[in-house]
Formats: sequence, C-alpha cells, structure tokens
Amino acid sequence: MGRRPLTKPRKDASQERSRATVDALLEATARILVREGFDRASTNRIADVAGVSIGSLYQYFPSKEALVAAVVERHQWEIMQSARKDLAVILAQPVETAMRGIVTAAVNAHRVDPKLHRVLAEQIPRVGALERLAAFNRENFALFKTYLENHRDEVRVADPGLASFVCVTTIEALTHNAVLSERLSGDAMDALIDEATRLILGYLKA
Amino acid sequence: MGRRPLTKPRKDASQERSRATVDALLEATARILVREGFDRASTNRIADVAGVSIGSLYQYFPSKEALVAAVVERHQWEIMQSARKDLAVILAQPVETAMRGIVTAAVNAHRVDPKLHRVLAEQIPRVGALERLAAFNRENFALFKTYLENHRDEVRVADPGLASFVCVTTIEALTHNAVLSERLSGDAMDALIDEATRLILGYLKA
DNA sequence: ATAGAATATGAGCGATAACTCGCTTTTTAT
DNA sequence: ATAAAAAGCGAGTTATCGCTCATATTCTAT
Repeated sequence: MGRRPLTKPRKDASQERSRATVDALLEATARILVREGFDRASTNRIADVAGVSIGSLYQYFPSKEALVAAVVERHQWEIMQSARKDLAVILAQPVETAMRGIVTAAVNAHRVDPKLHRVLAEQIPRVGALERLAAFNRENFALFKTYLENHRDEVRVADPGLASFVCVTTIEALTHNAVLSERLSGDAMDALIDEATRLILGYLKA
Repeated sequence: MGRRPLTKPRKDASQERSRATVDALLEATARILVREGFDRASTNRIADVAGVSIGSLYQYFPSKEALVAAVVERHQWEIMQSARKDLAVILAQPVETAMRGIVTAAVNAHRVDPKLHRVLAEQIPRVGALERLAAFNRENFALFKTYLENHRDEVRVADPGLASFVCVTTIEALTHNAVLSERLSGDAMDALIDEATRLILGYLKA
C-alpha cells in the first residue's frame, strides 16, 4: 500500500469543509497580526484562534511563512479590486482629472483594512512576501509610465521613467503615511488629496 | 555582605577593555543585521561574532532589544552628524537654494551605511526603537515647519503644518527609495535631486 | 605585594516555537 | 452498506532562543 503524503502539506481543499478551514486560518492569522503583531502570531496560536488543530494548519500551509504570504496575497487582491474598477476610467482622462483620480484611488486602496495594511507593511518584509510587494509596486510604476507616454503632449516630462518613479513614490508615501497616521478625519483627508494632486500636477506641468 | 548586582546589567563601561567589548558587540550586531537579517541575529551569535562571551553581552545590555536599540541610536547619531553641519547653512537661505540643499542633505544622510539603514528601516519597527525613529521624523517636521513660517513671504502656503507633512514625507520617501534601490549611479542621483527639488519648489510656489 | 573592584566566561536553564505522525472522524463513491 | 479518500486531531519531538549565575581572570589603587 503506497501511502504517500499524509503530513506533506496538501495543495488544495476540495471539500466545502476544508475550504472553511483554510478561510478560518487566514482570518485568524490576519486578526492576530493586527491585534498582537507578527511575533505573537505563533502557528499554535493561530490554529487555536481559528478553532482548528495545528495538524490541520499544516495540511494546507507548509510553513508559517506560507500562511502569512497567503494573507498578504489575499489583502493585495482586495486592494486591487478596489483600484481596478476606478483605474480603467481614470487612465482615459486628461492629466488634471486623472491625477486627482489616482491620488483618490490610492487613498481608497489604503483604506481597505488599514490596520492589517500597516502591520503587513511594517513587519512582514522578512518573509518572501516582500517579493510580491515589490512586484505590485513595479506594476503601478509601469502603468503610470505608460500613461505618461500616452499623454506626452499634456505634460512636460523629459524622462517618463524618472518622472514615474517620482510620482508613484510620492503618492504612495503620502497616502500611506496619511492613512496610517490616524490623522484621517474626512476633511483632513480631502485636504491631503488636494495637496497631493497639486504637488503632482505642478511637477508634471513644469 | 549586601552583594547586589552581579548579573544585573551594568550601565557603563569605565575601563578601556570594556569599552572595546561594547564596541565589538555593536559592530557585530550591525554586521549580522546587514548580512543575515534580524531573525538570524541571536544574542548567542552576536556574542560569538563579536568574539565575546554571551555573559559579557548581558553585562552591558539588559536585553536583545536594548542592544538593537543601541545600534539604531548610534546609526542615527552618525546620520545627524552628516546633516547638522549642512543644515545650519541651509536654513539661512532663500527657498530656491534651501530646498535643493535639504534634498541633497537627505540623500547624503541616507548614504551613511545604506545597507544598515535599510535593515533598520525594514525590520526593526518591532523594538521600541520605533519610538526613536518617530521622534527623529517629528524633529525634521518641526524644523521644516519653522523654516516655512519664517519664509512665508517667499512661498504660497496656506497651512504650514500640512505643507511640511507633504514636503518631509515626499523628500524622505524619494531619497529613501532612490538610495536603497541600487539605482544610485552618480548621474542618476543628481537627476533625482533635480527632480525632487523641482517637485518641492513647484508645490511651495504654487 | 595585595585586596577588592571591574570585567570576562560559558555550561546550562526554562520557555517557546515550528513542525510531525499515528490515529480518528467525516465525506464521497460505489 | 462499505471501502477508500479527504479532512481533522493534538500530544510530542526537535531546535533554538533569550538569558542566568557561579566562577575565573584582569585591572586599579594602595
């Protein structure tokens, strides 16, 4: 009887029950990360909070790192959902409105579970998930650059690559800091969006 | 015989020999952080690399956290050394030259042991050292705000607090990303300084 | 020279972490 | 009804980590 992998982590969950288990694990991981930080998030504790045995955890995730990476991936997917629908519209518009739209979209993206976003941004670079984050940023960069090239007549930009680096970095930093600073009353947020838009437009239009 | 603290970590090192020990420990910690990351930097390993016994480590640092915090502090002190002398000159100048000076100073500050800077920025927020970093940023923010208020006639700024947040965040993010991105050939760096200066000046002068 | 203070040592303790494995229970398919 | 596959279980293994302490060595002052 060739019994093979009983402890070797399985890839997918085919039954309804197991899908619920995986979900509970992801949810528990996110909750513990937010409430207690990465260091307190032991696999035993995660399984406990999820109401699942430690053995089951390792049926679906080969390591703690894989589990955290899955949480990161899921969060980024949700952020992308938030941005994608706006983005299609935005990229078809002239710079004045497009830039304001991009800034607004960035703020909204950061508002998807900001506490989780913070802990992932601050404490997770250690796991390989850093790679995914970098890829995510590269995609934003490429999108922005393409937009600039397509609207070259509206802006004064010598080097679209450099300008994209400047703009994407700036927008990301401003929205990130603003949302995570608890300085985020609705009015303050609107003011921040105004300022960021002015900043970027002033730069692009010389 | 009231024998008191034999294992209770001592505060300072009075003899030459012990000062060398402390220094070796700080150096070893920085080296391991850079080459292997926070997680591999166990106290036993640090002591080993420093060529010092684990017992001696705990004579001078009450905990691993204290040791890492000391490394952070030392790095920030070195950065401040780099910035302070420039800053006095800069803050007495009109915005056009001052902003370029600030951006340049920020770049130079990030160039003090950039690898250590990266690992401290990325992996250390967990220890209380995060507090020191926040304080550091708050100081930059306050300095910038004061400058803006003193030069109100040269710029068009409705809210100096908001404008300082925007400028400091932007400069920090741009220099941080640029220096840590290995995109740092001398020419590229100069171009980045130009762009950042234009960005900030365009914003401040409406 | 010598006593006491300062400094250095490293085996080992207690805690906790990630992860395994033999086994039971539930579901699916026949 | 029943066998096999899927899912679940959790005590226990292994490893390492931060840190202690009893003791040894070196330095300073008299």
